[in-house]
Amino acid sequence: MDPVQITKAQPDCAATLKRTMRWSKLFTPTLRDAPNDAVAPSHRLLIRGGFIRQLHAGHYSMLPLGWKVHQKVAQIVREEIEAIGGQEFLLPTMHPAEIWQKSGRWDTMGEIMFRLDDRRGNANALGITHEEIFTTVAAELSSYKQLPQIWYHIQTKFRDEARPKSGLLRVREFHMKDSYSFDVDEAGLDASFDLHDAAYRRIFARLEIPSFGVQASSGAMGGNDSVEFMTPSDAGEDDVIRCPQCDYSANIEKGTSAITPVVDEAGPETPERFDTPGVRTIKALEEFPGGAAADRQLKTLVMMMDGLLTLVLVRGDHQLNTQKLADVTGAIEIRPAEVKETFAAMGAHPGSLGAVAVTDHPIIVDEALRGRTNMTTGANTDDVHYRGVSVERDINASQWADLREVQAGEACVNCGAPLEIVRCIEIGHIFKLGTKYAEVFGARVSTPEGGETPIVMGSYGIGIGRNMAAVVEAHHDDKGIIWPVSVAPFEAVITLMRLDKETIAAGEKLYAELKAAGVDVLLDDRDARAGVKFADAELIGIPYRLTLGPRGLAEGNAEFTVRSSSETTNVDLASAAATVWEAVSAAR
RNA sequence: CGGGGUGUGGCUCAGUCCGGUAGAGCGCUGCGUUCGGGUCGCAGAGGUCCCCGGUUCGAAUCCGGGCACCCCGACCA
Repeated sequence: MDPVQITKAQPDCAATLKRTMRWSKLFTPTLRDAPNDAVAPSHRLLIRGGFIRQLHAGHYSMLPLGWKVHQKVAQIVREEIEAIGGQEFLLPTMHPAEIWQKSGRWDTMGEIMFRLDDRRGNANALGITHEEIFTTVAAELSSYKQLPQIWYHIQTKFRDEARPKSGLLRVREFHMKDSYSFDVDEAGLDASFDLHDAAYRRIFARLEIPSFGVQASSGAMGGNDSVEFMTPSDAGEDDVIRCPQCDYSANIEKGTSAITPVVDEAGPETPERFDTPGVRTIKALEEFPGGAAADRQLKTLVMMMDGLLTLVLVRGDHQLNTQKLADVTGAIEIRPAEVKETFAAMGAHPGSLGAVAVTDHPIIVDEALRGRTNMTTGANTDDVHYRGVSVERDINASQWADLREVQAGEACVNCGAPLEIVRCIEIGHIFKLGTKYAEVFGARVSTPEGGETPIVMGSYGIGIGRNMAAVVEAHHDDKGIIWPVSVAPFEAVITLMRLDKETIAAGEKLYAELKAAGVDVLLDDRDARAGVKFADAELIGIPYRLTLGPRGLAEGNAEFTVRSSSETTNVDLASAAATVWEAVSAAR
C-alpha cells in the first residue's frame, strides 16, 4: 500500500472545471412575471430572480442564490462586529417560559411571541430577541476586570407579526444579528454604544444602503438612548421626521416639533354650554355658527389602556401617536374604546365628548394644550358643546405628555426649518438597556473598590434578510437587481453566446483565471438565446459580465459590461480576467 | 384585530353576473428552424377550478360554513 502523501494543494485546472459553477446546473428559477401579489420592488425582484420563495405568510425559503447573498450580508455584519471586539455565540432558539417570566416579558410581549407547550406540558417560547439568554450567561461574569464584553449571535428569531408583508421586509421568521454589551458603568456603556453606532455605519456603507440614524422609541424592548438606522423607501413602514437644514431626525413615534403658538382670548369665567345639533366632527364644529377653528378645539379620545378607560386630549387639528401614549404610560394594550364602552362611561357618543369636570377617569393631556384658554369641546351630552374652556382651570389632568404626532411642514425644534416626513425602512436599532436585565438575572461584577455592581448593558440589532431586501430597494432598475459587489450572488458572469468548442474553451479558461484570482464567477453555459441570457444576468443583478461570442472571439476579444451603467467595452481576451479582477477588487 | 380584495396548470390571467363535462399567453418536453436582446413552426405533457357541506339531472359558476394569501389601517425591532 502506498504511503499517504501529504502535498500542498496546487491550482488544478481540471479540478477547477469540475467545480465550475455552470448556470445550466444552477437552481435559479427566474420568472418573466412576478406574482401579482408582490408589490414592493425587492419582493418582486427577489421572487423573479429566483432568490426566495414563500412557504406561507412571513416565512420564506432561501434558494441557493438568496442564501448566498444572505450569507454575504451576514458576513459583513460579522466582520464589523468582530472588529469592535464582538465574540460570536450560538444560543437556543427555544426558551423556557420561566426565563421570560423572570424578566417580566412573558406577559408584556403579548402576542408577538410564539409560544408552545412541550410533552410535559411546560410552556416555551420561540426567541424574538435574546436579552434574557445572554444575560443568563453573563451571570458568570464576576469582575470588572473582565469587562467590557461584546457578545453577539446571528440566528433565527421568531415574531408572530400581525401582518407580515413586502417579502423579506417584514416576516415572522428571520435571521438577526443581535449583540449585547456588558460594561461596569454608564461611561462604559456609552463607549460600547458609540462603537456599535460606528460599526453600523460601516456596515450600511459596505452594503451600499443609504442610511441615517434617528431618535427612536425602544417600545417593548425597554431602554433609553434608542437610535434606529433608517433608509428612505416607499416600501418601508416607519415614518421619520427629518430636518432638511440641521441634523435633527427622529422616528415619528418619538420626535417633536415647534408649533406656532395660538393666541387665545381669556374667555368667560366658566365654560358655556351651547347646542350643536348634528355636529359630530372637528370639521363640522369649525363650520357651525358659534363653533371654533380646529386649533381652538379640544379633541377628546377615549382609549382603553390595559382595560382602563382613559381620556386623551389633543388639539383639534392634531393627531395622537399611540406609541407616544404607550411610552409615557407604560401600557401594553392600547385600543380606542368601543362606542358602547364610551357611551357607558361618558353618557355621550363620539363627537360630543369632552373632559370638562370629568373626575372618574384618568385624563392625559398633550403638552400643546398647556395654558390654552377659551377652547371649545364636547359637553358629554349629544349635540351639546362647551365654549370658553380653559384647559388648566376646567380640566382635571392626571398627566401631561407629548402625545401629538408631528406633521410635515412644522418647524424643527433645533433650527426652525420646516420638517419633512420620510417613509423609511428600519435597518438597524441600537439602544441602551441599563441594568434592568443584569439585576433580574444576577449579572453582577465586583468593582475596583471591592463592592458589587450590576452590569450595564446595551442591545444592538440588525435584521439580515431585511437588509438584503433594503439593498434591493436601493439598487434596482426596470431590468432587475443591481447588487453591490459586496453582496452580489456572483461578482461576475461569463456569458457564452454559442456553445461551440472554441467559445466553451475560451469561457472555461477565463473562468479558471478568475477563480484563481479569487473572483466569485458564474459560467452561463445554457443553451438559450442571447436575449434570455442577458435578461437573466441583469435580473439577478451580477455586477460584471464578460460576453464571449464569435464576433469578438474572431478578433481575440471579449466584451466587458458593467451592470450598473450598462457600459460595454471590448477587452483583449488575455487581459479580460484582469479587467474583471480590477473592477471587482476596487468595488469590494 | 377592523376594512377591502383574491384563490382556476410552474407564472400572468380569462371563464363566475346568466350552471351544461375547463381555456389563452408565457414556461416545460420532443422534433425542426433560428442563433448578439426573452426567434418561428409542428407535436405533446401538465389542472382535487382553495377546502367541506348544500341546492340541482348537472356546480369553477348558485347558497352556507371554513381556510389561505395580498393590500390599507391598527399593531410591531
